[in-house]
Amino acid sequence: MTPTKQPKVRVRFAPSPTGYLHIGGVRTALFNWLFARQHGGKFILRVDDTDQARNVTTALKPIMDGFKWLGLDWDEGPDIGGPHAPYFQSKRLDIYHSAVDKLLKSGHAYKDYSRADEFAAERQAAEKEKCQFTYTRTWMAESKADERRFESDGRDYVVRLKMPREGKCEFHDIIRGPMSFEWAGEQDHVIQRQDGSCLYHLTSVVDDFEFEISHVIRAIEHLPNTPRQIFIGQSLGLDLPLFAHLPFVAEPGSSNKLSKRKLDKYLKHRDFKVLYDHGEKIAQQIGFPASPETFNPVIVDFYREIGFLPDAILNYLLLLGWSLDDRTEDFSREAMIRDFTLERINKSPASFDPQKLTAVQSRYMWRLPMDEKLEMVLPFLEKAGMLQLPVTDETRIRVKAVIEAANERISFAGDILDYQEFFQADENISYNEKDFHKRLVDAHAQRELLVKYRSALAGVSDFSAGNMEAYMHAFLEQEEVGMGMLVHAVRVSLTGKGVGFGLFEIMAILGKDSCMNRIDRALIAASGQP
RNA sequence: GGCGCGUUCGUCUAGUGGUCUAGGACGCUGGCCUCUCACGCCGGUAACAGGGGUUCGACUCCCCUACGCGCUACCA
Repeated sequence: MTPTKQPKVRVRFAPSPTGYLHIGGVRTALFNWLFARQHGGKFILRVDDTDQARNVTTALKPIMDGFKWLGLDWDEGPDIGGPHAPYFQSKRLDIYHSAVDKLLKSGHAYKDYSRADEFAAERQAAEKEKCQFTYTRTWMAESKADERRFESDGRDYVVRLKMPREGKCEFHDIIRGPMSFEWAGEQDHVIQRQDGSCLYHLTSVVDDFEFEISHVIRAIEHLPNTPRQIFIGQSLGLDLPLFAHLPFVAEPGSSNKLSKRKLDKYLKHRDFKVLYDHGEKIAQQIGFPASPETFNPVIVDFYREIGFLPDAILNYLLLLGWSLDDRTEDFSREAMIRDFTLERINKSPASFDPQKLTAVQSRYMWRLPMDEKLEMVLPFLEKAGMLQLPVTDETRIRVKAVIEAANERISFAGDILDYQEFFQADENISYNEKDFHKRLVDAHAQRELLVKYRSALAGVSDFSAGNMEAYMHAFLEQEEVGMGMLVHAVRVSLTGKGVGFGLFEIMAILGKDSCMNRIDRALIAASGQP
């Protein structure tokens, strides 16, 4: 069986409403979305909520918000509807029931009146003998009479598939090539529960047909499910979609599937912890509750909260299991839509690498135009309470100057909070204890030089970076000392820190008054120390 | 247990029988630049899971083994 050219591409992503958007799910959705966009097809969002129980609306919102933020837009779905609405499986019960009836009538399914313990006993017996379990179909009702007999016995039924027990199921997987499974290895799967509700395999096949899905692009764990779904489809006389099974996204440094539940374990992985800590630091400063339930690098919200760029995440995820060639790494949205192919998706699992994600994000951030950077960064300063609202042109200019000076030091928008000293009053600057001692308290000669420099500075009015640099060089030349004697003491005085961007840019941004105030204050604080 | 899928540097990958003494990227690392940090530049480190075939020749094809993962639910 070879894939035929489909005139219209319709793909779907079918999340169950779990309350969060998993990064692995995003990749699956991305591949679907790219495929649809490339072929001018439709990307459909369908909510797989057949096991319901929870509040679907609440649990769905973070997922849709996540996709919206990432810019993965859908053409049909729960909120916007479409020609095949509703897009909630829980609201399509009638359709599933008529499919079940059809299967029952055609003899591809049967009512099974076994009690749970009876069925389980058979299975356990098979397991004990270490052989493949095949249901005896002892409680299969083959006629109305059987049904009445079982029911008078007080039994209730589930509907099971009457799977073939010989021959093979063969199909083509776009990524993996020809597939072949023995029908005998399949179970008589339940498609309708005792309470009348239907199960995934049935609903999925029925909806894929109803929605006219042309390509099912989904995670590899569904590959072994495919034969039973093909059986359902064929029994119903439906046109089958083409299949493409994606490798899963693995944990950093392991081949286990990435899971939200194991945050504690991941935090023991160095690279993962570095990312988490970085994010947590930002979250704390903006007062975002950093609980692993809502704030965790496996969940998309994490990245949004700390100031990632959606395009960077998509670019990284694209490369997780797919490549164009041996060197192209940069893909704009347009480029990925143009170049993506299912055929070049890898077969083996790819593990999630926080360091590489960070590297991609940094690159995207650095080359972002200033105005966009400004808009990204402002909310962080606001949330951290560093700005007076409304934001004036004057503060915008200052923020821009800080962004410009910090340059590649800002990888996530939230990193702007590393430069709070530019948005604080002079008397509120706190000193990094170690640097303060090293550069001021314990450095007597340097401190004396700073006093001199401070007095000299009082006579200077041009505090532009260029002039500050020229002036300091002239001063040092006169004093006949090297730059190292002064620069560090000035930096710690002005920012409280031993590291940061260029000193002369710092001085220019702060301006004369602040510089003088801060040096005075540092000098007093340092001399008061033992 | 059965069935299925997978296995190239630490990680993401290129590679479809000779161009592979295996290429790129992230990481790590030596040096340069330098007021610190970062950036940048130059260099380095490091891989075809193992064993059998097929072939003049195998990372590439076949088989076996090992390992990993998945399915085998009235989960999706």
